[in-house]
Amino acid sequence: MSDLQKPVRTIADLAKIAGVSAGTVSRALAGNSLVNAKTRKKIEQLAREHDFRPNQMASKLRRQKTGVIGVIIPLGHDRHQQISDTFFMTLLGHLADELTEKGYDLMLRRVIPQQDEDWLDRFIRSGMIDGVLVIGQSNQFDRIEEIADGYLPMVVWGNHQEGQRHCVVGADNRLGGRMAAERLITAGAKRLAFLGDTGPFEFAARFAGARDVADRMGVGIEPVSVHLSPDQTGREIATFLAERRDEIDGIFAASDTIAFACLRELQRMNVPVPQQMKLIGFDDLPIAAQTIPPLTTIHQDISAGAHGMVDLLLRRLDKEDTESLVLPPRLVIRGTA
Amino acid sequence: MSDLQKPVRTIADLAKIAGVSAGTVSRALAGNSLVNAKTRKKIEQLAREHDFRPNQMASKLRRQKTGVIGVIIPLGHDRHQQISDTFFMTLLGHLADELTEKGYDLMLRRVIPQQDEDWLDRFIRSGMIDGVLVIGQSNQFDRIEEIADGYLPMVVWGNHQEGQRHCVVGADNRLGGRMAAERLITAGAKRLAFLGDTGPFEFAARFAGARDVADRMGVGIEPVSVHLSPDQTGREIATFLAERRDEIDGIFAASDTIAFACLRELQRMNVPVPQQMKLIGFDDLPIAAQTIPPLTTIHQDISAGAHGMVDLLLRRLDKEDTESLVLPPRLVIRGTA
DNA sequence: ATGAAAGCGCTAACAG
DNA sequence: CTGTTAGCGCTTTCAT
Repeated sequence: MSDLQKPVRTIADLAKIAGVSAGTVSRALAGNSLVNAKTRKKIEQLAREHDFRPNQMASKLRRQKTGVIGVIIPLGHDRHQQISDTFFMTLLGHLADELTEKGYDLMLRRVIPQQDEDWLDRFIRSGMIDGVLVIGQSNQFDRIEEIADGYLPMVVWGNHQEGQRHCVVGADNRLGGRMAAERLITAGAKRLAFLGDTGPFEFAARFAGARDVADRMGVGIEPVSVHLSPDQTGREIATFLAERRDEIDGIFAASDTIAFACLRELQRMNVPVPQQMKLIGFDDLPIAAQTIPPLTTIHQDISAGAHGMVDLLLRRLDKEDTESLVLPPRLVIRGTA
Repeated sequence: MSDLQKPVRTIADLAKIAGVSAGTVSRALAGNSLVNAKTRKKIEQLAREHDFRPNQMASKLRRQKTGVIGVIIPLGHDRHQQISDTFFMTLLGHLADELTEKGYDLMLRRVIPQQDEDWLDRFIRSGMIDGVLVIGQSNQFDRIEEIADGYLPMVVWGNHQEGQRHCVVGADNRLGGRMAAERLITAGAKRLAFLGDTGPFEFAARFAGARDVADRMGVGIEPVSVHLSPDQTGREIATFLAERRDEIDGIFAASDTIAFACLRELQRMNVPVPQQMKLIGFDDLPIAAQTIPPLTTIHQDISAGAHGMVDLLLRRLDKEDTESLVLPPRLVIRGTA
């Protein structure tokens, strides 16, 4: 009942009151089978009574292993939004689930590569994490490639390029881009715009895929740079539409988030969708089914992606040099194209 | 160019090649003004050349300070969804932004209190974090209260109860609940249902607020338990509506996420909204403006909430015993009620 | 089965 | 301004 003894903060404290050595306590608490069952019971009991928690920092330092996986989000092109980007946050949620299940903790870091050249190396070599998941290549493809040469336990969410060296998980963006353009054209569009910054590799691949198809079909398509910060997006799209909406009749938005903003602006301008303007997104966020009209888009399986990333990372922690995982995108036809 | 020397892994290695002591290197790298500018330059230069990164684990252990804030999400009532819950994930995104800005790293942990009584204490006393942010009280109010008595640097997102001891940030849920019911009734509803589990305190308060008003206005309201896992939600709502939709004409959904699912089911059943059924949500997620019809809901300022949580936590790290922060909710009238 | 001892890599108090 | 010294709290040989 009374708790006036000085608190038991270290393994040494506990050892003293248990009448054994620190080594034995450490072994007992680690479930080491070498220690006598009776003394182990006693130590466990004492630990509970005194509400003892071993210091993880010390343990990690000594064992040179942290049980922590770093998750890093590079904000290369768009400084602000993106960590608040629904797609990435949903992916993060699934990653947290998967990692927790495997007994790892997750350390989250947001970085702006422009302000810190060394963002990835610094994190990896901080001694705080056993491996790293990079969410999005942003415009940092080359830096990630460099790191991959000397560091195995890294898996990246992003786009797969022919012959790349880092292990990546992601949808086949180019194929998805083709599907999107095909759909717009099938639905009757003749002059397309791609709404999104083509700096990030994933977006670039989506645009490239769309252009493959547009060129083949003899249809024009042009990229329109759009930023992802919540206030900018709407304004930029509005400006674009105000100036050019008569020149196009089909829009491929680089992500659902952009598509939502675009849809809102189109409604504000009373442009009927899909009659006068076809629109297609990318991601298939849960709410894509609930806009007015519901959004036609390219589906990515986020949950499968998260599962794949963690699976590959764990194998890499076991020194296996795994291949990349490219997931098939899927066209979901709803009401906007 | 050539890099065949053995790598410089520790401060001692660097000290040797710099011809100074480890202590000096440590001070130089920490920017300690006591060290000679010239020797500091030299050490920094050498560190760069040899690509040296100090081991954070060792530093943290020695300094008894980690520079890491723990963010923990208790999944008390609904095991699966919730970390993938849009509201919490958005809050998390903002927290990451705020913490990064203040120079802290963020350690994310998802726990299921039923499986681990000790979830909060274990995290706090792991030695890995300087303070903790709890996202959602779930059904763990009492445990959080206990911890608060002996641990200052903790701030919780959730509901404020009269006389509680832990520092909480969140909307005034009861007031929000009142606003919601008032709106439904003003819009003409006479028999209400509350869609959501009343176990979590935030939801309970929303329901209580709604009941305050319903009782005062002589209108019936009953809670309908709904789980938050993505597949369950839809089915449970469908079942409820199939059996009881004739008995009610106004639905207060405990969160926008539930409201979206509800709206979808209503559409599937061809129940006209808002003519035959009024619907109101809670949160005002960005896409609430984009459903068919756009969702009437109670707005919570997530960004202000995140800012408040971090601000309070930092003050608590400075030993200040801060008050809770209750944010005003705001009714946003759109198309569903 | 347990104890003693030697660090993991870094920082900070204390001298000079 | 810099070197020396003594740990932070834990794990793991190496003995016994």
